[in-house]
Amino acid sequence: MAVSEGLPIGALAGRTGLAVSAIRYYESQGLLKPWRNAGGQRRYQRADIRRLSFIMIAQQFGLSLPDIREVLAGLPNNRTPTPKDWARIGELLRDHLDARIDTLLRLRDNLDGCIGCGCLSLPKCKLYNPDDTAKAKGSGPRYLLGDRPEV
Amino acid sequence: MAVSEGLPIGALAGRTGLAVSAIRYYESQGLLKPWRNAGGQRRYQRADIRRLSFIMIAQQFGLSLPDIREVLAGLPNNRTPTPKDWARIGELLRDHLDARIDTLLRLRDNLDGCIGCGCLSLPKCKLYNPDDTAKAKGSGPRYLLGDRPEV
DNA sequence: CCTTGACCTAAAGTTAGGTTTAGAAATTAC
DNA sequence: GTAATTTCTAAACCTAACTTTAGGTCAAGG
Repeated sequence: MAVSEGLPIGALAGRTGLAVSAIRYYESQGLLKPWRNAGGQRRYQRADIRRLSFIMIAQQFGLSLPDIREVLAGLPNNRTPTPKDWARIGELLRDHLDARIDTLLRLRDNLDGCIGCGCLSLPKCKLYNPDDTAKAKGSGPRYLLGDRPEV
Repeated sequence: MAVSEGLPIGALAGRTGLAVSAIRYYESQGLLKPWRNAGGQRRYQRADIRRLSFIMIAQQFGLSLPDIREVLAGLPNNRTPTPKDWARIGELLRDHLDARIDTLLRLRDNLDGCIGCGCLSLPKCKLYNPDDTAKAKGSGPRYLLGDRPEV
């Protein structure tokens, strides 16, 4: 009775609430690397439960799977991650989250500045170009001026 | 020279920065209702520029097209919307935004509580069940306890 | 009038993040 | 030792929000 024969995929699914298909999908995206037993079935370490949990949390924070893969790359691959390792990448997550909150707060400020006037007009309203979306590619200025209700 | 023969779709695209195909798609989703000229081509009111602008902003706030359709339903359909009309639905947008910010702030608080311990463990970590995702469907408690690094 | 560019429709393709299906092989339970 | 459960792979399917393609029509300029 080896201390760790590893967990089969269904056990991870049960522990995390994820679908088996989702866990296999994450593996296909490089987020997880189980080994195979003699019969070719996937076997996981107990630490992979935590890894999956992290993935679920990070997704709630709006990270894409490639984003998450990068963050997880910050974990050691030669040993089982310690709580300290997890705490470290938890802070990476926090940075992402802070950035998203800042963006939304700025958006809200701009919206507040606009609600009063109802303008939604291009030159005045900052909401249009939060990331300089309209690139004004040489075709001259695009105004919403003149787009006024005729009533 | 009728005061309004309406704008062709390309003019809207130019004014808003949207692709022509996107504008047609929005129509298919019920967000816009242009009329047709004699030749069967779409013609738009100038107010539709503002409508499209609103759609773009609302999308940045994370609203889905069906969400936006509902919000736009708050505009009068018998007359061109006034700035006041727009301001009113701008506030609806703000409610959505506030809710999203609150969610993220709560998430961040929970994360802060977790960073120190690096636990990410199910019974302790609130991050798991922000919406009671894990429904614990009768199959007994799912613990992450015991999922400790062995190093 | 004729050409060019803008426009039309319908259908298929795209990306992200998965789920479903089908048929076969491995594992577990009795 | 057999039956039931789990797992395997590959490929197709799903939603959202569009874009691209194909094949044709409309409109504007010279």
